[in-house]
Amino acid sequence: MSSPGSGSRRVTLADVAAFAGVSLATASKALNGRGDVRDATRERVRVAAERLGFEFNTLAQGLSAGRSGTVGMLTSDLVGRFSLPILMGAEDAFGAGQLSVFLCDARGDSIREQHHIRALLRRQIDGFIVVGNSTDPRPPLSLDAEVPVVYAYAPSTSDEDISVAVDDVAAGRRAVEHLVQMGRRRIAHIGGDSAFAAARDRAAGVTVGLEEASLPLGAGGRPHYGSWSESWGRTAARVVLELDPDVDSLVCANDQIARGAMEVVQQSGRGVPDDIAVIGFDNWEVLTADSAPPLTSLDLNLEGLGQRAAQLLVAAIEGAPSPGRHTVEPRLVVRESTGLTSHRR
Amino acid sequence: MSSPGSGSRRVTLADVAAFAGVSLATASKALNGRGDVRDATRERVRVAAERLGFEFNTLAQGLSAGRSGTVGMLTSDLVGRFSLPILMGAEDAFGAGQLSVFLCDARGDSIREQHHIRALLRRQIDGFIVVGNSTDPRPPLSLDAEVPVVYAYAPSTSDEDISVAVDDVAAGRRAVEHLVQMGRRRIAHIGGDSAFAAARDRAAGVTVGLEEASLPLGAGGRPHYGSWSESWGRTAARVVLELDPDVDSLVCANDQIARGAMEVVQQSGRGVPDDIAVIGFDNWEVLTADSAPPLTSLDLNLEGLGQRAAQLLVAAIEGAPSPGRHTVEPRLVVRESTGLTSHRR
DNA sequence: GAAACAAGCGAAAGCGCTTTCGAGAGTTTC
DNA sequence: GAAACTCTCGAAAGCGCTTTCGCTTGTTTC
Repeated sequence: MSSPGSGSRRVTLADVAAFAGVSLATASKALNGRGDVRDATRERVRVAAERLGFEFNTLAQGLSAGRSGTVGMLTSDLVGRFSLPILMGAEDAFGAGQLSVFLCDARGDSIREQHHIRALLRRQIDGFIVVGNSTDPRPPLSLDAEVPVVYAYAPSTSDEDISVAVDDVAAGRRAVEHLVQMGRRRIAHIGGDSAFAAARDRAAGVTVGLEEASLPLGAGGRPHYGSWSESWGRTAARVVLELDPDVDSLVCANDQIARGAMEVVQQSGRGVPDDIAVIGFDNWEVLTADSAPPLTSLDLNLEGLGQRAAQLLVAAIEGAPSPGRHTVEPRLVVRESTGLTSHRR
Repeated sequence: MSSPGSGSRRVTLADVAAFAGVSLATASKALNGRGDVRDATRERVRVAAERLGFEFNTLAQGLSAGRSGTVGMLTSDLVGRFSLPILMGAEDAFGAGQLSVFLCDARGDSIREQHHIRALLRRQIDGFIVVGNSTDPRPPLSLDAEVPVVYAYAPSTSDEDISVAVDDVAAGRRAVEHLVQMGRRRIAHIGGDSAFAAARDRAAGVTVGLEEASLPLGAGGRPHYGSWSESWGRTAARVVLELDPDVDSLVCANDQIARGAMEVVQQSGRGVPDDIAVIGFDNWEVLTADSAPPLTSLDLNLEGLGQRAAQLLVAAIEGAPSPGRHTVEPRLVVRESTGLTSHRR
């Protein structure tokens, strides 16, 4: 199927050089746009390469250059929620495929993690992106080698490391802001598992938002922490409605909780959003896009996080690291669950 | 942080050889367990390697061996549903990290796909796993190079290729079998988008199951095709209940549809599973595990698919390809939505 | 004790590419 | 017309590892 010489081994630079009637060195320089090569010669080499269907062998280039042009992405993403968006963001940032990504799933097992790390180091990867599975800071990787690492989603506990995190506080604040804008005044917060920073941060953001609007927090004046599940959303919604029957909106710490809460609100005879607006976090499409009504949610911008992580990693690889914790801005995705009351049928 | 000589360049096999007082060749053979090396010598080299913290440079090994020990996984998994389980399965099968996986997301864009393919080929990958985003057969990759390819999830349209697919028919059949076992007799089927093979296959399986039990298909005797969404589940459930108020179970073509259907069933005053049992497909935990009630679902066994794909790819790489379409067995995951009526409170 | 073997080891030639450095050839300068 | 440059290009030395093949030893065999 390939060009002349098909059926045999791959075309090497030496073949191209021979075909173009130049030396290996010149061929290399010509194709890489480096060194002094007369334009005519360069062109001749280019044509030869084209004609023979030549492609560089990245392995060989890597060996010689001392860098492989690959990075390792280490995840523990059991639910498949974070890694792919982040990977996609990273791919974007790595651009025209200069860098390829080894994706490894450690499944929350540190033995497996170590194992993958060593395998990747043997592969001479130029850097690591470590994707945590919660926003809680994690201890840094212990590497013997000098390879730049960027921590994504879960920041490193050390400030000397490079981390990119979501901004849960901003997201919480933004959720309230939106509800207030939509005319809601009696806002309650159903939190996630308070053992997680995400739950506390989102609640903190809600508090900030309410303070800015000079509003009290509904349903007892405190967040109702529980777990990250739909069933907690149901339970908590019952509690909240009991505690504060006039509540007009619920900020739920994730989409699952929001789904559960919405269900109970509706079962109680109240309309969403007519009587109560509901907002979630994560913008997990499968939960938000097609519920009845579709759920407004704060997208924590994982793709953006992936891009940022990739940029920071590239910078670090090139010797210009930016240590510290970076964040990406959440995006509000408005759907009907927080629609204007007046707009509802 | 590393062993002696820290702060400088990486330890090479030459260092180990020198330290152990043997030649490069011997060191290589010793550490690789190849060739004739006296036990004592082998041990001495081993100790030297350990002492110096030596790790092989896989790039160099690959260059010399002509294979890189990497495979490319090409996906278009926009929702993050397939790729990760498959990747995990593949990692398992690739075992002790002999093979590492480049994961690339083409985002359904064939330009990007081509781009990734070329980048991966330049990286000398030993094989491809192509993960489709539907179960519909897809045209084979057009490669110039002789690299084995395994098509996962979406099989190749060509029988000469190696494909691994889920078994939607078996799953449909199994769903009915389960319902029948639970004493259900009046079974309706809410299908997905009939433009997809998955929808048709699952429906076909349902038909087979019903035939085996000598039962008719409820709600008009035909599957109700629509789309893969929750909202279709709601719409269809209304239709089905209208058409056949005495239906005692719904086989829904995926978990989203099942969620939507369950919602409507409950709103109609019927209990799940007391009055109507509901079963979904895909076993997408976030939808099934924590709904009210939790949803029984057919897990199509994507991890198993990934494993199988990896095994087939390894076999093909080693020169023993098994062309044709292989399948993995679905697994029934029973939850409360199909519980025994008598067991329900 | 010589002949015939076997076992253990190393020199050297790759794998495919990059890069340094010097040699020719062609220009410019005075 | 020689000196001093400037361009182009190529020989060769790596990058780190594998593998072939032959040379030393040491061991058997009769």
